[in-house]
Amino acid sequence: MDNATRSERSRNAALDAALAIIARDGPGRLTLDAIARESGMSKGGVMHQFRTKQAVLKALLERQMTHFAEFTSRYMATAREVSEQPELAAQLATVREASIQPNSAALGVLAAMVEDPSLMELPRAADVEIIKAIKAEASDPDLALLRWAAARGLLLSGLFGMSPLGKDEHQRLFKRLMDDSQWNALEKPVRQRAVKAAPAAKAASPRKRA
Amino acid sequence: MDNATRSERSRNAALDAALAIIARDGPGRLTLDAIARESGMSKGGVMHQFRTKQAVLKALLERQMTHFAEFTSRYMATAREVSEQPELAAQLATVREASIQPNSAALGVLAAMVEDPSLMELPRAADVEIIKAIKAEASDPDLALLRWAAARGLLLSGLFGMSPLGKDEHQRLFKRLMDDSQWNALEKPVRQRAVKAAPAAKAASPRKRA
DNA sequence: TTTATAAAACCGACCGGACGGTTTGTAAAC
DNA sequence: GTTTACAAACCGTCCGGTCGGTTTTATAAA
Repeated sequence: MDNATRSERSRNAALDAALAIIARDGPGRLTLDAIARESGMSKGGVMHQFRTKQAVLKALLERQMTHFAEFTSRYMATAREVSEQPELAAQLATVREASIQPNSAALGVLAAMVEDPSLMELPRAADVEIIKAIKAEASDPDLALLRWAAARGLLLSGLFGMSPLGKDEHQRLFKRLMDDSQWNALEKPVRQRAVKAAPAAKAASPRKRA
Repeated sequence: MDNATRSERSRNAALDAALAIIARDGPGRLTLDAIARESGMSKGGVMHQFRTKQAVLKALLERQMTHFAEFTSRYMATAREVSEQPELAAQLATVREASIQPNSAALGVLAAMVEDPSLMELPRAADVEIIKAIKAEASDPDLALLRWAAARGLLLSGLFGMSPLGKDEHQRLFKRLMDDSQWNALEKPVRQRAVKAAPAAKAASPRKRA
């Protein structure tokens, strides 16, 4: 087998094992030996691919982030045509995806912050951009942020094993969150914004009061 | 000094130290030795008050929960008069309170799940009751849940050091979240509910499409 | 093709330190 | 004087990281 792909396979095996451990035993049980055991490789092998445990966490974090970033941009392509706020729509869809996946979703984030809170800078920097984009395209930025926050709340509550919501309820809530027409009723535009080309998609903002 | 209060003081000192450690160094750095060092007491003293580390986490979790539960019921007394949904209002206020406090807010929850995810049963059970109450009093239960989820999203994002929102923005979003009149516009009552006394606040549900 | 050499991937024993928990001792409260 | 609160030394284990060695792949001269 090719050398590069051999490394690639090993790295991914280690990261997959890490996710499995976190999901099954909690972030506190994630050790290098456990990764070696779970992935079937030796500890030396793991240490060859990642010089330190923090490097494992960082790689895990980055892999998850690019994975979801890809999902987002893939979704955004279609979202541009159905929603006036494609960035928000794509974000909501991504968060829903992350919250649906069996276990290995945003767990890497959890493990990262446990071991080294400074690693959180990466996802935070990404979030800054996302929020900027969401606010830029919204006629009511605060409402858009609240929808975004609600999605994150559902996701994180689930991650923590704290969600008292059933699967059906979860699904229904996300569906409503993502349905623009449910929210235009209370948009409170602060300023007039330039609309790209399409004047409106399904329902133009009814613009209550003033 | 009285024996009982001496214990009480020690226990609280240990728990305060634990919170400080988690907030400063992350949940992964919470050790019994660290608690002893931070609180100024000896390790033996800590172990006398809590027979095991899990007992520390559990006590921490319970203390935080009762603290917030008290805040909630205190707020609810006033909330009954200003909102048609006092349970939701009180919950939102409590979550805001938790997210505002300097550091040591719901961090105990974080540490607990790291060390022993099964401890999450306690807060989850509490959440079940809260959600039940919120749904029971709402004419549009799903919307109420989404507002609740948004508050939690803001809180947890902040806890994770992931919140890219400024303090002013944070405050503004919570204010809007808690303002009932901002949300009535899109209530979609599934069934008619008995209203206490006031027939409606500012805007009655306009009831979009059927 | 074969052979020689280097480089990369991998293995598993090992080390020092930290961590959870125990034990023994002491002083204050009852 | 018995129980309770605390102190401090101590113990076995686990964990992150190192290290010497082996196998596999890459390169290139013969």
